[in-house]
Amino acid sequence: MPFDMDFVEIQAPALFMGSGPDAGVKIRYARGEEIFGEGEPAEYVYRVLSGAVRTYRILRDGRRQIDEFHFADGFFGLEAGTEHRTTAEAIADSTILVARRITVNDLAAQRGDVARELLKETMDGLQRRQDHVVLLGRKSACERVASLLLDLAVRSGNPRVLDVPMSRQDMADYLGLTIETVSRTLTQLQGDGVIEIMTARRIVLRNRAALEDMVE
Amino acid sequence: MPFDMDFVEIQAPALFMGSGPDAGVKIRYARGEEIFGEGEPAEYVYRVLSGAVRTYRILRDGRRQIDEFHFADGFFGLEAGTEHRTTAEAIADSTILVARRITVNDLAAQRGDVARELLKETMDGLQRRQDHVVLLGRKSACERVASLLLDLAVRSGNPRVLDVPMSRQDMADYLGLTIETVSRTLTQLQGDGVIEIMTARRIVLRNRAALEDMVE
DNA sequence: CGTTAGTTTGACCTAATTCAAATACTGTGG
DNA sequence: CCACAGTATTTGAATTAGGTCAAACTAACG
Repeated sequence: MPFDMDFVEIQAPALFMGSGPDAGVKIRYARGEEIFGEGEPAEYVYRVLSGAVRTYRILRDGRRQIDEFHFADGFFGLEAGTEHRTTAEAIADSTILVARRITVNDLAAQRGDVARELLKETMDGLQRRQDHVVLLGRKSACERVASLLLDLAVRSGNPRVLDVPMSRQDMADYLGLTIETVSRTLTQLQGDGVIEIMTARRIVLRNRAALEDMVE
Repeated sequence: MPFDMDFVEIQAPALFMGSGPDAGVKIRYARGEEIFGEGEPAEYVYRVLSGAVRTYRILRDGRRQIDEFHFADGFFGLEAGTEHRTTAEAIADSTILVARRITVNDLAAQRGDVARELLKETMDGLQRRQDHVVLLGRKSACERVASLLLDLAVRSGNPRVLDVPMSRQDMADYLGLTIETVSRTLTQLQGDGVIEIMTARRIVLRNRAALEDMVE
């Protein structure tokens, strides 16, 4: 389905993992659209060009845990095994660079710089999961929400006015909380003058230092 | 301190990341001994030969989150940046193979198989953190404890009688729980006939199927 | 065989969840 | 441009899983 040619725009001008010869295809996904599903063969690897993506796992009874949010330049879908272990969906309309896994593998085998970039990318992902583990294992609801807000800020160039691309449910499922707790926590942070909720998807960081004091 | 020569036993006969020329030194650490600390320069990478290691982070107020337990063959201490982001301590008396990070880097640059093994190892680590994230974000205390027991079983060749190398506090700090909750949960699992606690460090898995039903 | 650290158990408490309802947004078609 | 429908978010009240504090028990080690 991702390779329905209606969606293909142009051959990517850049090497998937860096600069060099072509090695990917741009595909557009609409808000909510699935990019790959858990259990599917992991034939392709992906990089966000624009938009936002969530990768998540679902437990038998429907509990969802979002593994990661991916924004511009974010790399996802590379697996150790042959199957995807998460489902990936576009959070907003997105353009994604898609490359055959084999192509990337071959390229890495031939070129040291590609292999190194692949390792770097994977290690960065590992680090982010380590931070996520600390957040989920040992932080309070307030600390979790503050961490996410700061992370979103950092990853979008530290604007004072934050564009929140995901829903409260997405935030909750990333933070290991319920939607109600996320909402209440944001309301409370606003009450404390730390943030200002313009709309649900637009939040002003009024007191960044206070947020930073909360995250650890 | 890790390179106090009193501790050095022999030159490792095997390549750090696989088979090949020498690239490591065996070092013994006593139970509780620190291998490296958070914030220290990450000059070396490590592989468990025997024993067990915990890597963890501490928040300002002392909350501890164990990132990972490392058993025989387990690889740890490789960082994306220049500093260790966790502290590593021996859980039991352990023998650790230690190699200069630069050596491993150089080796990976020269040899595709080493680069590939390094990537594989890192991707496996990433996968384990993803599982950990799901556990911490969305599983109940009982499911968490069951998951850990099964993980320990799998990682030690699926014996029916499990040797638990870590303390209840270690379990709690890995599972995002308190020591009391871990203890109560184990007692309850025993009451349900799923496990039998011989001693705190020796647990019989009486009904593996029941445990497996709990983990997801 | 006593000391001490680690573990278990008990009673109570609280942060976060659940269930329920009100409110506010967003996009669509008239 | 406005009204409406449907969805997302916020708020409220009651509940609970897991935490906290405290004490009893157990086992490992010198």
